Parts: sequence; C-alpha cells; structure tokens
Amino acid sequence: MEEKRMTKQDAIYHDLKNKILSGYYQPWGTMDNESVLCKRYDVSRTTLQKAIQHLKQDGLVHSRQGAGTFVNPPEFFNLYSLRSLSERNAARGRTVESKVLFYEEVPCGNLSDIFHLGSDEPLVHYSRQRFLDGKPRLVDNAYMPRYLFRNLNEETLHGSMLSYMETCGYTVSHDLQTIRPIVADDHIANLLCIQVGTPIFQTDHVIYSTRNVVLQFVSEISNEQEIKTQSVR
Amino acid sequence: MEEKRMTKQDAIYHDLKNKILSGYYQPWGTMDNESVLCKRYDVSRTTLQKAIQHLKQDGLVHSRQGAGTFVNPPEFFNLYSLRSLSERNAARGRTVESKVLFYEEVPCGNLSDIFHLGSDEPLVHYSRQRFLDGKPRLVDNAYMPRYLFRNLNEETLHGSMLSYMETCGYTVSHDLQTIRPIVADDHIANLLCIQVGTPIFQTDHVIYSTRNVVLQFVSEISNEQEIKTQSVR
DNA sequence: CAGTGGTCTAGACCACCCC
DNA sequence: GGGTGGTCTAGACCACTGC
Repeated sequence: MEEKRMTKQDAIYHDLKNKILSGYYQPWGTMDNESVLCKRYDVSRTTLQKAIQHLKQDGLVHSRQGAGTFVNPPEFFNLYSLRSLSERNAARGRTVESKVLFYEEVPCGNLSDIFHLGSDEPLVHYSRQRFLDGKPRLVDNAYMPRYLFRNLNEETLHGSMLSYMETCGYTVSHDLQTIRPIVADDHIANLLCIQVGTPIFQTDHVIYSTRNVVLQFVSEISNEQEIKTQSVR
Repeated sequence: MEEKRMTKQDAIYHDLKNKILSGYYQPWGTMDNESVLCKRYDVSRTTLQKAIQHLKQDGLVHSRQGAGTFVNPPEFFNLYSLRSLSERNAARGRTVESKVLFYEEVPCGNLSDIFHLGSDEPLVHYSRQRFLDGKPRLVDNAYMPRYLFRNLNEETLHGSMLSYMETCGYTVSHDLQTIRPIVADDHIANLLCIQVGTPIFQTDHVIYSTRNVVLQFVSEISNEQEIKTQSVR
C-alpha cells in the first residue's frame, strides 16, 4: 500500500491524537496553547487550527475562547461516528471476515428511482454475513449496477467493497445514510446471534461517485446496541 | 431577544444557505467559484472557506478539488442532525408545547456516577410530554441537581430548559448523546400516539457546563422514524 | 491586565479536473 | 493550459477568561 503524502495539518492532527489516546494529555486537562504548538510544529496558526478543528470533529478536544483547548474524556470520543462499520474496524487492525449468503443478478425494478436506471437494467444483488474478530456483527444486503462493475463476482465479495469500487476507477464522493430502529425477526436474529424481538439499527446507504452516479445501495443491519455522539455548543 | 453581532463568515453562511434553500442555486449545480464569491462578499478566501465549510457540515454542498463546489440535493441536507429536537424546531418557527407529567425531588442515588455527587444530594426529577404543532412528538425524563437550580419549579418546565440553564448563568458546553433503538411499551405508545411494539429511538443526553459540571441528565424518546445523515469521503 | 482562542487579511504555491 | 479548490504563511485585531 502506497503511503500518501501527508499534509502538515494531518501530521499535526495525528501526532496530537496519539498524544491524547496515549494519555500524554490528560482528560479535562488543557493542551499546550496555540502559540507554543505553532512553534513546536513550525507552522502558522491557521494550519494548526485546521488540525485542532479536526480533533474537535472527532470529539477529542474542545476549546473555549479566552480559556484554552481542553482534552475530552474518552466517553466523548466520536470513534463511533456514523461511518461504514467495516471500514472503521479494519482501520483498527481487527479482522473482518465475510460469508456470502447469496449472489445473483436481478432487474432494477423498484430500485430504478434510486439508480436512475431503466427497470430492466441488470443489478448485482448480494447479501453477506460479516464477522468481526470471529463474531457475527453485521448483515448487509446490496445492489450494484452491472454495467458499472462488469468483472464483479462472488470472490470480490470477500473484501471491502469500497476498495473494490475504487480499483474500478470510481471515486466515492457521498454516502447518504438513513438510520432506522427495527426489531430483529427470525432471520436476522439467527444471523446476528441475538434474540428475536431485540431492537437494533438498520442503516441504508446510497453511495455516490464523483460523477453523481449511484454506485451502490446497501442496507446494513448490525448488532450494535448504541451510537454515541457529541455536540458542542 | 438581543440580536448577536454576526461574523462575516456567519453572514455569508446564512446568505448562501438561503440561496440554496430558495432554489437560487440548483441541486447538483455548481456554485459560483471562490474568487467570485470573495469579491461579491468582499472577504478574503480564508473567511469564505470558513463559511463553505459550515455549509458542508450541514450537508448543503460538497467540493471537489479542481472541479468546483456543488449544491447537494435536499435528501443530503443534515437538517435532521443529532441535535436537541426542541431546539431544532423552535428555530424553524414551529410551536413547541409541553405538558408536565410529573415533577418531584429525589436523592441522587444511582445517578451519583453521572453527576459526581453524593447519593443523598437532591435532584429535581421531571418528565414532560412535548407537542410539535399540537401533535405529540417526544417524551423526556430528566434529572438536574437542585443545588445548581435553586429557583427551578414546575412553571419553568414549560419553556426551553437550555435557555433556562443559561439564564441561571451557566454556559452549556458539551452534550454527550447515546442513541439506542427500543420498542415502545404501553406507556410510551400511549403518550406518543403510536402502536405498542413500534421500534423507535431513545436518546440520552448528559449536558455539561463549561466548568465540566453536569447540568442535566435527560432521556428523550421521540416518535421520529429515522435519522438521515451524510458522510463525504 | 496578561493570556487565550476567534476572526480576518492578502497574498502564495500546489494538486487536481477538464478541455 | 487555464481554472478550480486545498494548503499554507505571517501577520493583525478582537472577545473572552481568569487572576
């Protein structure tokens, strides 16, 4: 994997993030002030503030004008943001495995509104059971236009689909998500090893390329019990 | 209500937002480029970019290096972000009414971990049914330390509690939220006018002041069916 | 009153897109 | 190659905090 050139703001972001996660900066404590950090990293204040802004978005710190920038305690961390579950975990070095439940080709039908395609246009339709560190974690159910992914086959499904889309030359731009509370039915309860009737999240994703083409529609059901987030006034 | 002095970036943000919501800028279309906007608003590029960054956070636009800044279609709008329901709606000129279900004073007990108080310390405990444009929308169940809010009484509960906290001299800094899927029981179904067993969201808030004092713990159950959000790669 | 973060400027160079 | 947004600088003044 080629290492991307890092911008200064990203390098500072990562360094400060490590210092927070490693406990070098203590929760509720103040970080060094901006002028000190500017000198340490040899950057202008604008660049430093970009890095700090990124930390704020992650819920790692918050600032108060006139007082300082403070490290948040871990329960504020936005590590459980609304991103793709698989991606999040792969990034943390955990094993993600997939079992293909089915793989078929179907006409676009009712989904023509989402894909802006004729109702006869063929879609690849698959479903997977996904395991995190060996335990069932998520069931997905996805549709992708065949004309965009000619060489997509059952083998492909074992890896990350976002990576696959990028190897096809598409750049993922947006992911429109809709989160709904549902109750687990027989089928889902079985696949996720939970009790029938358990309330869980279902998240639908509509994934767009930079050309505003819909690359994928996927509905994910995970056995996550809660989403934590933070808002700062 | 005193009008706050608006910064340039906020003024530009609001103006562009209006132009998008009013249809002056069309979905999928490109906005004027940055140098044009800089001249129009007579600001530097940094300031303009701050305004655009704010629009991005709201899901109103997205940018692609080398291509331009594009207006998102309405389904991307983050108007349903994870903020306080009451606040969101009041801001849009809709009527919010509250019916107090109960109001009492209880010892801190099990909540001493959250409030960092002794288990004998008194808390105000209340619950409200909240109506949006006359229809039941949300049920809350809240605890607040009595020693911070000496003059809090049943009357207070009819207005916005966030505003009340500020009139007491506290500045709200953080809101830690936990969102869970639950199924409506008899009690909740009745209050929200939905069927028993309907899956819905429960959101717990822990609200901190700038001094890291916990001002309120509130558990909200609303009859919102879904949360929409957007992520940009 | 000294120190902090918030806002703002007027430039510059670069990476990327599209023609 | 011309135009776009992304990054970055070296300043400046302001609003707010806390002693």
